[in-house]
Amino acid sequence: MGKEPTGPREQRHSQLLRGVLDLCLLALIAERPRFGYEIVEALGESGLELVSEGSIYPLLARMERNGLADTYRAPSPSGGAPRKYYRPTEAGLAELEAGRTAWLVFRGAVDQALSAGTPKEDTPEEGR
Amino acid sequence: MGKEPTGPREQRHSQLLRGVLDLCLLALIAERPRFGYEIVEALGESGLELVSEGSIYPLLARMERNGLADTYRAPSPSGGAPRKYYRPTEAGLAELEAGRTAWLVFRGAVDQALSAGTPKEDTPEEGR
DNA sequence: CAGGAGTATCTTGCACCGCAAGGTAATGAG
DNA sequence: CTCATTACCTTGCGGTGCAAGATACTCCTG
Repeated sequence: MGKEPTGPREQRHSQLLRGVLDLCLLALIAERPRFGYEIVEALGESGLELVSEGSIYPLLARMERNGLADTYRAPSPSGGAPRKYYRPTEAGLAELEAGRTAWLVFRGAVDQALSAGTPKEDTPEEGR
Repeated sequence: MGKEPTGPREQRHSQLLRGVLDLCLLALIAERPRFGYEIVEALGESGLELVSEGSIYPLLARMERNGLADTYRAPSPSGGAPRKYYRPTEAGLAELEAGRTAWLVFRGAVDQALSAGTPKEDTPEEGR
């Protein structure tokens, strides 16, 4: 077994996350205040299982530094280090809204680009 | 004249393209052989207008180096430098297929993650 | 008390890649 | 020749996901 430091498959996943991971975090903490450890699990349930702590803690810190989120501490009820809960600021909510729109536009563009060169396709109307 | 080198809005776009741009190129050259200059325009028609030559020429070269695409030269019929046409190899087609699947999975995961914390939404189903 | 396990946060350094900016080359018109 | 157009290529910067490792708090066991 060659020791492959991040194979080519999961590498694509890392690249795909760029530009969207911060929005996912904002959406999650907009639903309700959450702490880092919890967010990793929540992302896993959405299908983003490969996201690890090394990614989100720096990202959360950056969002706080940029005024997109603020935090408060609370003791852990399950025993352990105190939790640091994040919740979006007004600027964070605005960024989330803008980001959602950007994502929808981008998603449509990629879908269309990837539909080029498909072996069997009906190429439906586009004039509507 | 505020010289703003890439504002925050188009910056997100750049990050979003990562992990997907190569697939878009593969899809375009899988449809038919194309040359770089043409690809920029084709991407623009898909809604990815911000993709510039500085992005795709290095990317095309990388794909050729990695055995995902091969090339041939042909003179330009409209007067100008000779064109370099790209077309996918077998490995490139396989990569494209794998990438399309990865994109669909990722797209669904992000959609689900972003649907968290939406202000007003019906949340159609979701297990009762 | 000491030690270990589980929970949770934070930091460092690397590697990847899109892109602005600038350069090269070929062709045809004036 | 010079200019315009078409087309390709290269350099350097900058943002960011992530593996790996360090830190800290709490509870349990002996």
